[in-house]
Amino acid sequence: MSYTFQEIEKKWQANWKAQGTYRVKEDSNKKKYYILDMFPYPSGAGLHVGHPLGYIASDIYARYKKHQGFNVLHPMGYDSFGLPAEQYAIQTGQHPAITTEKNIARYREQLDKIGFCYDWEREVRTSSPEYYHWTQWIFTTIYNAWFNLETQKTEHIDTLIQHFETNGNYNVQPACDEKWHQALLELKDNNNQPLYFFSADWDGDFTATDWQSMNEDQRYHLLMAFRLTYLADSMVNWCPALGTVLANDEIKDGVSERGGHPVVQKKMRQWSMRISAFAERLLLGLEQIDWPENIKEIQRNWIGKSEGATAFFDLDQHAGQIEIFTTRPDTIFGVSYLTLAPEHPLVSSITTAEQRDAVEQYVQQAALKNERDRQVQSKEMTGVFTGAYAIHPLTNKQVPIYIGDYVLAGYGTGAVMAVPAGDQRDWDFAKHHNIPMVLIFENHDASESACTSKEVPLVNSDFLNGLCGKTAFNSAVEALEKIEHGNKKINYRLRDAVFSRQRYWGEPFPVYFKDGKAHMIDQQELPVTLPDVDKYLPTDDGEPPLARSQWKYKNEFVMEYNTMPGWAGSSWYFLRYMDPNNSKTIASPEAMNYWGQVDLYMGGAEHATGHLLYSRFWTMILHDLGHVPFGEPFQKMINQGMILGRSSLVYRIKDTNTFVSADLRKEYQTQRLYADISMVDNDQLDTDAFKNWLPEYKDAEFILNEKGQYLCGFEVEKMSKSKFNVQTPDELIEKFGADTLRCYEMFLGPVEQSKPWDTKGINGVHNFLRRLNRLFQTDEGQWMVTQEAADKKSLQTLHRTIKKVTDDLNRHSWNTVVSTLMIAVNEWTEQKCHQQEVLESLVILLSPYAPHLAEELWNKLGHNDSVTIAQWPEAIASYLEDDVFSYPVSFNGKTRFNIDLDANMDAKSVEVAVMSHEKTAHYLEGKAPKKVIVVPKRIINIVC
RNA sequence: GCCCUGGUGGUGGAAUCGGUAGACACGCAGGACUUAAAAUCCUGUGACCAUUGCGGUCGUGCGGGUUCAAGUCCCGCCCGGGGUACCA
Repeated sequence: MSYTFQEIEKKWQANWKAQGTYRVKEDSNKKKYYILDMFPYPSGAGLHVGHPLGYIASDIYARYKKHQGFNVLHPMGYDSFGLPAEQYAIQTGQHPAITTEKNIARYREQLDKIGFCYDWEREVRTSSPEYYHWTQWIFTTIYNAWFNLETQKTEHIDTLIQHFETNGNYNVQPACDEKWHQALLELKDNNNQPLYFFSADWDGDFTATDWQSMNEDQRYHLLMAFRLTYLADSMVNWCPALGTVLANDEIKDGVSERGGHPVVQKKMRQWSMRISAFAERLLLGLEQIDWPENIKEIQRNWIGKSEGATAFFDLDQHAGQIEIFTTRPDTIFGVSYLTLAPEHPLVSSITTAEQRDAVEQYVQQAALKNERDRQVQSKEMTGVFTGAYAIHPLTNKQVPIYIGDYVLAGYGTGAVMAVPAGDQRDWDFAKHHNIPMVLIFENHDASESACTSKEVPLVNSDFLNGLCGKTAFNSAVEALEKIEHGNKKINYRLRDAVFSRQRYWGEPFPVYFKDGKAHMIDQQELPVTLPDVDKYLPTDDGEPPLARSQWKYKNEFVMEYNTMPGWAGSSWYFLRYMDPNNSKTIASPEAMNYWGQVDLYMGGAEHATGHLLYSRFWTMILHDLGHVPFGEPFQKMINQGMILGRSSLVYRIKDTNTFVSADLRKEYQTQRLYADISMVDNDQLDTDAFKNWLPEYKDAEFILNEKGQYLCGFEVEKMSKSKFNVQTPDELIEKFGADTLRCYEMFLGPVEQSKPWDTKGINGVHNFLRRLNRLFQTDEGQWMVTQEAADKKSLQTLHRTIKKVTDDLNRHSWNTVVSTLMIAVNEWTEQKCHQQEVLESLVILLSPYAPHLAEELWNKLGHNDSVTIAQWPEAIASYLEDDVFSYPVSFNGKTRFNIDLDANMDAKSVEVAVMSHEKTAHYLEGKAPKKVIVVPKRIINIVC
């Protein structure tokens, strides 16, 4: 029979469903393999051909592992909370749950057509109460946890309370904000009196007695400073257009990643996650996981570890000090001035009367600039002198204090020591403001630029003279430590993550407020489900949409009206797949112990600083607390590239309705317009279809090329409706079948690579499957498979193919497997091979790529069970190599001819054979060979 | 600027350990079958020179180097893609 893919695919998809072929259960007798795709947000647009690329690759790998006897967990679900459904709800009033449900149905329909081996009984949806029950549970668990910096481990908050009870906060290092104690001092009680009994210069130490004498309010706020998720007034990125705050990773180039709206800084009371505590753990963990180097690098940069020192500069004529952070304490003798961020708290108190106007004006200007404006700034270093001076800790000389917006309040201490000779920005600033420089590097006059090398010996630097690098660094820090004006310090760029969103369609917080304090709802009472609201917009007084519900806990206490961010549900979903219906816990310890880490995670690189960081963070917490048996969620990861669209362009001659073929367009003044890619085949436009496409083209005329064709131009760009370049998998499956689509998407090239979608080659892959089918049966339906023993040639083809396919899959080279199978089918076709002995193995090799056709052929070969569980064939070594090897013979590295020799011949005999060959003399041209190199079974090179 | 990637025919790509560069496929050209089309099959296809047959020269972004041998290793550049930044 000819290859009736539509019939075959429908039949086997139904059969798999009926038989539960892809259901998977824990089985301690089998080794496990957990392979995971990043679950999609079910958008209204459905899937285009780019989406399933990673899914197909992982599906193939999952099937391959199953053939090898592994118990394979390969689940799929939906990240179903999110903005688009909510925005649709705002426009139409339709509940986001309905929109989401509809979109999921469409996704499922499309996914099913591709023939994936997902166990759909394990499906998870982050928006279902059964799922977010456990997202809420994790939130309360994190609330009741603190991070012990000494042991680098998460502990239950009770161990910290116990410590406070017995020792106050002596000998304990909980992760917290550096200025936590200052923030507490600002708190007021009901009578507007300071909440705490500590004096204004309290350094944060407290005793057991202090703790014991604290009331409930005092203890609440104190503990809040150490919890891993905490409520605090913090500067957040507020996006007015979206009406919500955004985390740092949700902002790109100073505007919101979604929609590109402006973002401003605003102080708001928000839940945050203390991810900064895990900076070092997150950094170290990268060493143990097999991820693409670029993703690791992105995470390292995001964490932004820098080793340096803090130094304290006493103020001249003022009490107090300015603390600065520097990575170059060795250059401290080159300090010409200090610069504070305009927002630095000391600015107003130290500014002198003469400078006050100028400083206040500058601070105001800086405040008006948003993040983006500050970044786009020209290289010009703006700033103003405060009139105040500090005292250099080592020279005791006066150092002027400036403010400048190139210093950021949010990094380090918001203050820098400026060394124009050693830092280019300081140099620029000094030039601009005519501040004298101190030359501290040997043979460097700083007339052109700063000297940023660490390996230049220091001069004018007292005890550091002649030193450089690490030695100078350490000596400088030692000197500062001796006079108690500084110490070594490691600084991280990573900030805590804001966890509140002013949105409707997200997980509600299991939190209510009583007497102004947040309380977790008891874990036994979860889930707290989303209430209904009349509109999905903020209230008139600016409260989040949930406030419209007038929602109260026990009809009495105000609920938290924010919802959780998109990354909450996706930070732990890989755990839920292991035991998706458990109503007692996130997943049973048995299931988690069995399935363990995700062995292979497949997905896009765009989640490097979001999902992939947050998932690691939550897994670490849950691991430390004993809820999860591993500390890193994803052992290996592969990032699939993006599939871009290939738009087709037509060229209309200016002010006419005449279109000119792309190869002739240079002769005219033309305008580029898009043509729908469905009307274009191999860059040739179907002109009739084009005329019927849009009314404005009804009377279009065409100037054809000499072959009578209208050729289109093309452009590679993102797939989008407006460019008419979207290719859906559905159309291709209709035309060629899912098996062809699967093979073709792999055949396109390495999965990691981004590439344009081009349907040109799909015919070749489709023909390959037809040719393969013809090894089994003629197009007329005659079954050709025989039981005769196969000849050596066919078996050699078979075993070489098994070897290559297996090797390629093991090194995740999905694309070359298709070529290998093509070569094999071409060889067998030539050999007229129809032996069951050979073809049976072929069907198994094919089955990960083209499961429908494989299942059909397997069935016809007389098997009643599914091919998906057939054992992967093994390559027999004796068939892998020929008795003769065709040696390429090269002279001075240039290959001249081949010579067939016994493959097992030793190097010496090979040399003898070659030297006696008639052609050798010809190429030697009478010269004597200087050297003959023989690499057995590879090459012969004669040097002459 | 810094970091990470990548650069191979007309096109997508292959070459896994330094060992015959261009597998496989698309496209193109020619041919067979056919009333015709589709499908199928055969031949050719890196460039240039030579062509009656042999053959020869060049060639993996550019310039050097190491080696019997370099797409692959080393040094210095150029270009594309991604990330990131007044980060002190």
